[in-house]
Amino acid sequence: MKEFTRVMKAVSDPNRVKIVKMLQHKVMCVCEIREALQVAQPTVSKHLKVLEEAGMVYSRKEGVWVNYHLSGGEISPYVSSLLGNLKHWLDDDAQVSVLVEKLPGIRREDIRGKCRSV
Amino acid sequence: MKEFTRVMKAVSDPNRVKIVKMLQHKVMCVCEIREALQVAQPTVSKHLKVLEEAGMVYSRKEGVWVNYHLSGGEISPYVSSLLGNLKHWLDDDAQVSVLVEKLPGIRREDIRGKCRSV
DNA sequence: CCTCCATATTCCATTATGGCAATATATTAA
DNA sequence: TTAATATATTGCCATAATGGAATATGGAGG
Repeated sequence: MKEFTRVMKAVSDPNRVKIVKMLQHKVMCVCEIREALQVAQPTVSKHLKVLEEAGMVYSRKEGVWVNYHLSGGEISPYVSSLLGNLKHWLDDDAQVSVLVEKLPGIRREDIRGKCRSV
Repeated sequence: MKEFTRVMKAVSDPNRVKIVKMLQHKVMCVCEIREALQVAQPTVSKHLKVLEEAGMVYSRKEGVWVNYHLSGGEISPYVSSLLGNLKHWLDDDAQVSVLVEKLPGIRREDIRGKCRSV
């Protein structure tokens, strides 16, 4: 039960859903996600922690950056089903569309030194 | 987006998930749900409102009672998918099992006058 | 060593949530 | 009408969740 509600709660916040939708398009570091969502860096880190604990994303430290990847959903049927559905769900959502269109222009090389600013 | 997160939030509370699982077995009035969950009646009413606004259940006033039914999920793909999965998900959950086993013994006729007690 | 930078963690304020008691509403029965 | 009952609503409290600023951590490069 708790495992189930943890997953459901993870996707019941708009910013976290947006993170999932963005990760469908490319692996992203915290800075890039921060830049896309326009929220403070600790806020992003916290959301990522919730998603990671639910098994929806995983992280890999690579050099200075921590790259976040979409999980394959092997962890639980709840995650698997949700991520499967989210491959198409919300593609037409206004906020998601705007974000996805911004994605190509968001590159970590262009953000250097601005990670802590809002 | 909001429609999606509303549905996800609706099933991110254990008591609401339990209500859904119980309604899979029979239509229930508020009193019966209260008796099964052992919480105060207003608490049940609030949970039911959340589930109803998410489109997961619907209610029918019949005489003194308000009967709550599982939705068919026609309202949205999110509800449809979730309710479909929940037909089998959590069937082996300890808390859900206990509840479902209690169900046959919970009948509105036996609760008369005790609806407001805890 | 020190500095810079990306990220995580801590702390605090604000808001949302879940619970209950008390009350309001509505229906049925007398 | 009044009484009794089922449900909804309100008000309140405790706790959890969200967000940001400040701080800590850890790696890379001088």
